[in-house]
Amino acid sequence: MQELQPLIQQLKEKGIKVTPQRQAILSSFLGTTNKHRSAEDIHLEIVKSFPTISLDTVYRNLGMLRDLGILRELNLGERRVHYELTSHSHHHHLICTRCGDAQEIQYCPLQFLEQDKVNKFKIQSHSFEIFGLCEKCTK
Amino acid sequence: MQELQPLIQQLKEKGIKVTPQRQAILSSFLGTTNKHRSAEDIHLEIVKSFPTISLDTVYRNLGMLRDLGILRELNLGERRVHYELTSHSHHHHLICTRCGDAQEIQYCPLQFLEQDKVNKFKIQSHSFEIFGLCEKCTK
DNA sequence: CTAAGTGCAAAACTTTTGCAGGCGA
DNA sequence: TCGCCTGCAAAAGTTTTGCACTTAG
Repeated sequence: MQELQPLIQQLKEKGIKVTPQRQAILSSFLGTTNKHRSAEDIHLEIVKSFPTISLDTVYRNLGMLRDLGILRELNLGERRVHYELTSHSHHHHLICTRCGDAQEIQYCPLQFLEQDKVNKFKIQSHSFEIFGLCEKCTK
Repeated sequence: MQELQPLIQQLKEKGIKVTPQRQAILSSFLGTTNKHRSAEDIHLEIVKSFPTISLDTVYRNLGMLRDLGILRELNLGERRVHYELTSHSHHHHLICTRCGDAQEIQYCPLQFLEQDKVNKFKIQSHSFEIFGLCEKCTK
C-alpha cells in the first residue's frame, strides 16, 4: 500500500502548498479498493470528513496531480473522466456495458506493437479498454 | 468508396423516414477524407449546403445511425465523441497530443489477447488509442 | 507578509429533451 | 392523413473560470 508522506514530499519539492484539501484528496486514493473514481466520487467521499471542500477544488487538484504525474486520467467510455494513482500497476479494463463495473486485466497490448507500425510517432501514453458483459450480467 | 443508396435502403427497410437532413448527414461521411468527426464538425460542414439544419438533428441522427450499426462511436480522449462509418475497416489511432491529428494504425490488439485473460467476460467492443507526438510536432 | 489556494457563483461546453409545427410515406 | 421528424428553446451533466477572501510557508 502506497504511503501518504512520499506524495506530500513530492508536492513540497515542487513548491506546491500542502493544504488540508490536498491531503484529503491524496488520502482518499490510498484508502480505497475502488482504484479509479470520478471527480464527483472523490468529492462525495471527502465531504464526509471534510464538509466544506468544494467540487471545484477537487477538479483543480485532480488536474494538478495529473500534470505532476501522480494521477493518471482514464477514459472508461463514460462522459466523466476517472482517475487512479500512477503508482498503481499498469493495467487495462474489462468494462461491463450493463452494470458499469470495471475489472482490471493484466495484459498490455503495447508490448506486441512493432516499431514499424508506429514509425516516427513518439508514444507518450495509450488507452485500451474492452467493453462487454461481465459474468453476472450475462446471466 | 461507399455508396449512398445502400445506406438509404437500410433506413427504408427499418421503416425510418429518409429526410433531406438524414441524406445530408450520410453524404457527409462519404465525401470526406477525414474519417472521424464530431457532431459539431459534421454540422458545420452540412450547414454550408443546408443552412437550416440544426445541431440537435445531427445529434439525434448520429445516435440513431450508431444504434443501427451504420456508424461507430470513437472516444479519442477529447470531450467530444467522434463518429466514423462502420464499413470503414477496423483500425486504431495514433493521436497527437499537441496538434490533435489522428493517424490510423493497422494493428488490433484483440488478436493477441488470450481467452483466459478475459475469462467469462463477453466482449462486445473495445478501444485502443495511442497518444503522443506526431512526426511534425516532434521537431 | 504574500503568492498560491479555496469557495462561491457563474460560465462554458457537449449532449439531451419537451414541445409544437412540418413533412415523408 | 398520420406518425415520425425537425427546429427551437430550455435543461442537464460535466468541467472550467473570475473574483475576492483565506491560508500555508
